[in-house]
Amino acid sequence: MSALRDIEHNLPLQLLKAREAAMASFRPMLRKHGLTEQQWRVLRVLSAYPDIDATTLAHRSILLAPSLTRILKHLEQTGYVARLQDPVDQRRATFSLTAAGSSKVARVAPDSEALYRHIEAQFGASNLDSLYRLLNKFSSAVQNGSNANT
Amino acid sequence: MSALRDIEHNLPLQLLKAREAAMASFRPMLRKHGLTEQQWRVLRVLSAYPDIDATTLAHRSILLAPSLTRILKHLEQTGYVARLQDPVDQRRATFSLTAAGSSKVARVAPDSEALYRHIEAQFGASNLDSLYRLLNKFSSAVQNGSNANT
DNA sequence: CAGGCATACTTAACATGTTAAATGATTTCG
DNA sequence: CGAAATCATTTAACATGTTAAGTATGCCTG
Repeated sequence: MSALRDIEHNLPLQLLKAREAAMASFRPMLRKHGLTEQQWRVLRVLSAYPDIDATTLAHRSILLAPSLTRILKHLEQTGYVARLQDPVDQRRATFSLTAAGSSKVARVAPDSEALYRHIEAQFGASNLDSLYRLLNKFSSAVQNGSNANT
Repeated sequence: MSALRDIEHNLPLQLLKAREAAMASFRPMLRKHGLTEQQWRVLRVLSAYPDIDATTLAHRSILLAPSLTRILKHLEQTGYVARLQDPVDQRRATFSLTAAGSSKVARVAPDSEALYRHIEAQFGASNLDSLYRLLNKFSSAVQNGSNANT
């Protein structure tokens, strides 16, 4: 019969729900700093991995290329990110934080860490560890077996 | 100093990554049926809970009210969902699947279940159980302590 | 019962998500 | 070498996410 499973066992929905629970506190914090969630993701990734190309950046910040194009345009205009055309491969460009971008990250970081401490206090450090581990295992396990299309 | 944590311990990002890993197979399937992820969420919730008002529907499908307004307008035009104005409270409307809507859900369900079986095979039923449990615990734990703004 | 407040959506405006197609630059190979 | 395939990024078009403000409607209290 293949009846539809209980909605409590809708995995994408439960992942989204957990994410929303976390973002409920992060979004207002970022908003005070004048950043969207995605802009912050990009700044954060560039802070960890300077001078990477757009494809790598998109992969690491879990953004699709068209979204990243728009976000980078915005961040360049704001002055937080600089674009460097690759001299060897003219198709490619690499990106990095400007001084203003680095200092922005430094200003947001303490507020971000405070929210993490809050989450750890509510959920428990050990639970959080288990969750990270399971999520990581899930992402690797499922991505490989993705040949179910046509 | 409050330095920024390792990006592997960015919880919203890891939740998003896991979700994308799952949705990578669901989205093309839904697309074949002419549905977006969110439209399917709404149909799925209405299938489980008929005749609920928009606020409850938004809560259960993890959608914001403005998004739901647009999605419902679309689903009404397509003929999958019917709106019933509440005779007592004129502000409120309740929604339910039409016959076409129910039959659409019935057609999508087997494909959805097949993908779940695939996920279980890759990730393991026991891991999946643990993940559901942790996600559920996380969502409840974090939502309560969300008084950190001003 | 009038004024004020809360409730249930809806609109508006801008940012992002998603798919397909376009544009240019590079590589591959006959 | 040169046409075809590939790659990196962008554009286009439509759907949704997000915040703020608007519109009715209902409730509540003086």
